[in-house]
Amino acid sequence: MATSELIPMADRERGVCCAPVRRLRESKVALMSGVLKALADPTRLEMVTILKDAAEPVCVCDFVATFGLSQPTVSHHMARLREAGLVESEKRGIWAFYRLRRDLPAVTRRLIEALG
Amino acid sequence: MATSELIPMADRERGVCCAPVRRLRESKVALMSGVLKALADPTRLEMVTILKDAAEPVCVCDFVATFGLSQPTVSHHMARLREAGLVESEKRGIWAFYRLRRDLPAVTRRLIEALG
DNA sequence: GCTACCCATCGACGATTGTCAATGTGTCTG
DNA sequence: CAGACACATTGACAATCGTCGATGGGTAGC
Repeated sequence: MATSELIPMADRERGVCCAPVRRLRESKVALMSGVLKALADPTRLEMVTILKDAAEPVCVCDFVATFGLSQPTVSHHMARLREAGLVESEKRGIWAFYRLRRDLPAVTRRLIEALG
Repeated sequence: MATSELIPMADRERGVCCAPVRRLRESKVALMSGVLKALADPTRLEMVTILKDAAEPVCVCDFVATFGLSQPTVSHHMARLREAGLVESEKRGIWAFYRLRRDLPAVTRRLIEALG
């Protein structure tokens, strides 16, 4: 349903613009673009889909082996996912395991589900 | 369903990593991260949600009025959305109208629907 | 203790991004 | 024709990003 009150195109006059209504709260836009930014990198996108389908938390060392990236780079990506509120980490002995957060906001969960 | 064959965490040995299976085709990752990059900017995200709900194509001049950005900046954003395959433009006289493409891939459409 | 391993952080680098002013192209009106 | 308007493109700028090497802090095994 269109809430923007658009002037029919034929009636337009020069110099007269009709601004569409912005329906999203600013806070929601900020949240979603943060999540989208986190998912926009190909490596992180694939990391998230792996975490989404994983039965168990995934070790950082496994991501390093999978993507052929340096360990600091993988660590950096995980930090960005954590800052975006997408993942949480758990430390077991030497290793750090990551999983998707289980208290994801509904919008975020829908987005991740839509990834495939 | 987990396709990554994870060694149970207790059985891990030092220096032995087990790479999770990458299930996404490279081409699909590229497509999706392209779309996500286009949606990751707050302004473009709001533009897309406006277009999603609009009954009629939206004029560039209206976006300029709505967001308070310079006209070149809005034009730049529309170009990025077009390059990502999200929108198509139609020129009527002086004005340029944009709408969501109607032949969006299923994944892309799901993503946009998930935005809210 | 010492060594090996895993991970996070820091510093640096080139690449990309979002924004604007200036300019160019095209369209309408007078 | 000349002028005004809408839009795209270009060039420039600071800011952010993805990546790596180097470093430091933990943890396990010898």
